[in-house]
Amino acid sequence: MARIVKAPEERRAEIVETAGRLFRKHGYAKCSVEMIIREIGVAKGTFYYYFKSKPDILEAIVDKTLSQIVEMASSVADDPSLSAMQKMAALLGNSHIGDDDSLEVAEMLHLPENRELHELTNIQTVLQLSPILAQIVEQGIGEGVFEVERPLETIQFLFTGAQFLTDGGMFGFSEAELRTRRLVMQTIIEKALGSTPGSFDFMNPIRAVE
Amino acid sequence: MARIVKAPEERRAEIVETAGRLFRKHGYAKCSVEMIIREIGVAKGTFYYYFKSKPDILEAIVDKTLSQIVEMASSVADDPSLSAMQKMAALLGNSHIGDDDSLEVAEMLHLPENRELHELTNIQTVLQLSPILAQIVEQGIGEGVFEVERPLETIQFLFTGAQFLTDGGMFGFSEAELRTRRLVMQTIIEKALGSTPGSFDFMNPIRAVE
Amino acid sequence: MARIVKAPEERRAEIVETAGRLFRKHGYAKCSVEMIIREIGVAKGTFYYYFKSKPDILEAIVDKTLSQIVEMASSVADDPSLSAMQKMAALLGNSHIGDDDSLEVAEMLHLPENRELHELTNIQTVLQLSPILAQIVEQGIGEGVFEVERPLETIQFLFTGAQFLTDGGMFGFSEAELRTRRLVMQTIIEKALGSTPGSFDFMNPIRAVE
Amino acid sequence: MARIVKAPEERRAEIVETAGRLFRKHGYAKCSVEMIIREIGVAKGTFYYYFKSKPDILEAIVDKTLSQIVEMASSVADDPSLSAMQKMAALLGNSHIGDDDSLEVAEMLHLPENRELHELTNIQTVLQLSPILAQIVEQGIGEGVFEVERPLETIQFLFTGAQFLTDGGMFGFSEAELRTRRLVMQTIIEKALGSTPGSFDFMNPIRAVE
DNA sequence: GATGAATGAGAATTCATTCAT
DNA sequence: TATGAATGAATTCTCATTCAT
Repeated sequence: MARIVKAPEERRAEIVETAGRLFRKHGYAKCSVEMIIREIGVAKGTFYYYFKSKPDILEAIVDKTLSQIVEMASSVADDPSLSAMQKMAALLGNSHIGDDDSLEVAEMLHLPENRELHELTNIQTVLQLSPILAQIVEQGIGEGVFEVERPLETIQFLFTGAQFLTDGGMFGFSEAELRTRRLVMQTIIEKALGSTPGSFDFMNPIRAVE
Repeated sequence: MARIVKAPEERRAEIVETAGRLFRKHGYAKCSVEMIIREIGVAKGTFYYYFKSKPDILEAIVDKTLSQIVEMASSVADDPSLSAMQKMAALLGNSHIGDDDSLEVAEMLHLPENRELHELTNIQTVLQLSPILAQIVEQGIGEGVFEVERPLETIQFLFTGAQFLTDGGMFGFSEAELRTRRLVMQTIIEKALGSTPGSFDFMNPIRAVE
Repeated sequence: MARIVKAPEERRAEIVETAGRLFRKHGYAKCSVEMIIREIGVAKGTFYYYFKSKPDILEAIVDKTLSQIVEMASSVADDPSLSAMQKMAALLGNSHIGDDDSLEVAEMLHLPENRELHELTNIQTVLQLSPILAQIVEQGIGEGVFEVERPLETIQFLFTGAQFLTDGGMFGFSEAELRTRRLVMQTIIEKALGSTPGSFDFMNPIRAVE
Repeated sequence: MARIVKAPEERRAEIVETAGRLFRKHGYAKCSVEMIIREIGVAKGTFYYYFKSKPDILEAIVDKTLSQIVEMASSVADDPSLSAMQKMAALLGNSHIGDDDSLEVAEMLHLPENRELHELTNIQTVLQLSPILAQIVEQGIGEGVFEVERPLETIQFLFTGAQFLTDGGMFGFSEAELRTRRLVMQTIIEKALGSTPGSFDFMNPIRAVE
């Protein structure tokens, strides 16, 4: 095959992107290095030039995904013009607000990922996003819309439940079942954060429309 | 190797038990059939005499674990002499009440299991235990100690959060961190179920002592 | 399972019969001893009580099949009331003459058998049946209907061609192709044995009807 | 083991050649991949780098053998300077005419091959060589040396008989028995093709000498 | 930087056969 | 005679990783 030289950064990014896509589609364990390099059209050696092992690239993918999520969340959390409630809506809502080519946080979190990737990213997402959300909760307490003692741990618990329960098909729920669960989730979140019933309606847009 | 004949059920149970232990210790994928049979001291053929494939025994293990959990929970839930709150305490509390040789539900749920086993049992546990707990909540509503609209879905959400967040090391929390999380969980549960603050103190016995 | 005691002869015959049927259906190599004993409903040990190995029973099956074929052919060949041509028709024709429950020679020879069984029985059939057919040819020479120098070898060659070419699907011929081949076979046989054209019409009954 | 890199075609050919030799010697089923790679001195992975399964290489061997046979036969059949009878002699005769390093067709056909390889190549040989021989027969009809109605089917039948009957030891004939059979085959072929007795004497060179 | 042939340690699974009961 | 649990060598195939070019 023709040897195609690329800038190292570009080649590395290409491999991460492709591997990530394939891992999400077929699962980490079922994805051989062979599959990845065939998809890209490079040689085996090239893969091992950039990554010293297969677990190595898994880490790179999780890191990349998370930094994207965190960056987006941070930019919202740090926006001084938004109220706590608006920030919550922006981060947890289901409607597109801005750009088209970038996924929204809520969407990113629900990609039909697989086990290994899933668990790793789910956990890291909870751990890294919780402080950001907790900070918003603190802001909300100041604004008088939330009342809760331990924002970080509370957010962590709620986030974990939400993430794992309604996440990419782990539980095998139907669409209707998922809707009910999201409604209940909203109620629990409102109670746990001590906010007005209905204040998290943005989580269930259809019901809000009804 | 010497041929040691055993009663089929005994041999089968022996294999399930050993495989379960090794899966929990090293993970399903990293545990070869070779490891299992070497541990027991039987031939490979013996393994395949009882289980037709490796996934097959994984299923057997999950089934066994779950039926134990469900059986125990049911016996508590069906006891007419106990109040809803007593049942909750019995199922979610951390103190041993009865027999010594059998694990309590709460303990079973927190075994340091691995991915495959983990996810499978976690999910099934939530799905199968939720109705039983929901039924107790209904009883509690009748007794005036709970107030909640959708017991099943509420329980499912709370259970999922609890299960995944404080479960065998997935999140890598320290003991202190786990304690804080359990405290918060208690508060959220009390709020979500509409019960008196402090009524779920049994979840955090040490704090109760303090 | 209940232990069912049978007369040794009966049990042995039962195993041979069942194994033969399965070998013909799935092939010798693909048929495990397990399959055979499960089909009969006896234990592994029982199989090995009657046959010391798997190849052993293959031989028993071939022997049995062949002795049936040879016996039937002999009874025809030895019938003093039939002419050579009548005997040929009886042995190679495609129409049923007598009993219903026993297969005719021609039919037996074309069972859709598998490789191992196939080759073994084909070869043995050719070797054991050839002398009998050769003897009929000798009779025919005496009766003035055949003219050929070396009946045995001639028969052997013709038989081999017929057996392997039109046999159970080895060549993958369609029904139409098989018909054409049978027509040509008839011509060659007539020429090789020096008999009148059309004298072997019984081999192609449909054409005879046309 | 030392890593010896070779040109892919060379390595592939080496594996096909070695596997072919071993299959012919011990039989396809009794030849493990292990045996093959040990004989060549490469790693297991190397085998599976070139062939995706064991049946895969069987096919490669049969293909290679057949294309050699067909190529040789075609070059003879297409030679405009030869008469039909000369072509027959060239293809079916037992004496070497030309090159030394390549096996003659007749020899190739009689290699002591095993079941699977045997049956597959025998059948394919008959199917692929028949049209070429039939074409020669047509030429012979034009030249007035043959007289036969259905050349293709006739050739197929004769070829099948010859191939299987005198082929590498299937029937276990002695040299003397084989000689007699070849003599008879000659007669039958002459009769079936309607050619002059003795015109196929090249098939039995020793007798011709006698 | 890039290639791709080569490696080889294992993995799961099969199955004819044995033998204690 | 009969049972069926137990054996274990053998087999095919996978795949992360290495390394000569």
